[in-house]
Amino acid sequence: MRDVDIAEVAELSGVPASTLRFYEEKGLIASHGRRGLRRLFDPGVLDRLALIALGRASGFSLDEIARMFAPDGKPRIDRKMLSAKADELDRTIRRLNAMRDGLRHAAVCPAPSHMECPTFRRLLRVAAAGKMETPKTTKKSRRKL
Amino acid sequence: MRDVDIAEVAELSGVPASTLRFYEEKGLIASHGRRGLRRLFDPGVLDRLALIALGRASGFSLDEIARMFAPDGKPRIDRKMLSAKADELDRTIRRLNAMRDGLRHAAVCPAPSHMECPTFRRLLRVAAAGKMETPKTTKKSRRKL
DNA sequence: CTGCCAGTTCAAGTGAACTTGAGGTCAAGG
DNA sequence: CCTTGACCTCAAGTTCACTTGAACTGGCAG
Repeated sequence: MRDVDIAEVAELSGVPASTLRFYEEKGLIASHGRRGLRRLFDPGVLDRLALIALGRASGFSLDEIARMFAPDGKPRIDRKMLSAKADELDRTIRRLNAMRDGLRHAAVCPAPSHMECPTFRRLLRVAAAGKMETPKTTKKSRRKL
Repeated sequence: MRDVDIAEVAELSGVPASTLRFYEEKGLIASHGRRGLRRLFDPGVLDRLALIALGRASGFSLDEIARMFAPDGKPRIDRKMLSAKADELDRTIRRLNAMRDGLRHAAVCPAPSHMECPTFRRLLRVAAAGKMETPKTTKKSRRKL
């Protein structure tokens, strides 16, 4: 199997064809030729897409990810950048942990109103004070909208 | 101090006036009257904003947060919803942990290319397979754009 | 009294990451 | 040969959470 067409890539990767075209336009992936109108990709595009998924999942923007590939196409990942992102992720995780604990508590808190629960109000202060990463919605959940 | 005007609320909460107007339009907060054109808020709006910040930080959308307030204005928070969100947060945290570990490893991995590192490739599979929450950018970092 | 400045409205713009729609093309199957 | 259906392009639309701009208003310092 030398070349895969866009439908196969979509099938194998789970990434919609429209997204693949979009990624190509953005320079994140490259098609290798055409069969008729149909784009043909090198099977390596699947690794590339995995790399992109990893980047997105780690909080990199598509532009940042694009910069992680050398002009020759091979991944040229800046290790310092990875460290920095790991640290950032760490901070996010810590805050989300606090949030989760707070939510968990609020869910079982016996106080008649959440505003009367000291734990809840402490959580509120944390949320209001510390500027936090907003986790935002999932790809999946956004699709539902 | 019975009423606070929008500038004071902005000052005290750190939320820009434009956002306060936007929140009012969305029904997330309510102004109590006017002095001239100027909105006057009840000081309780600060608690409300803290609540909104908490919701956002926990991954709720503004619409979801709006639904957490009864028509009478008092927070009417569904404990089951909180639990569910806490669980969701938990799953997100687990995935982010895996991502962070992977990034951390990739940052120090001695393999000449990341693609040759088994750990990195395992990470890639995780990222490609499990559909993950995308942490996205911070409010702060978005402001910079 | 008057001009300033911080507020006001409403519409439109932003940015990320895609998706959708209209209209077109082409390789292949009947 | 001709239809069909999956792909193509390009532009525009979508969502979320705001921000920005233009045009306007009005309380208050001088």
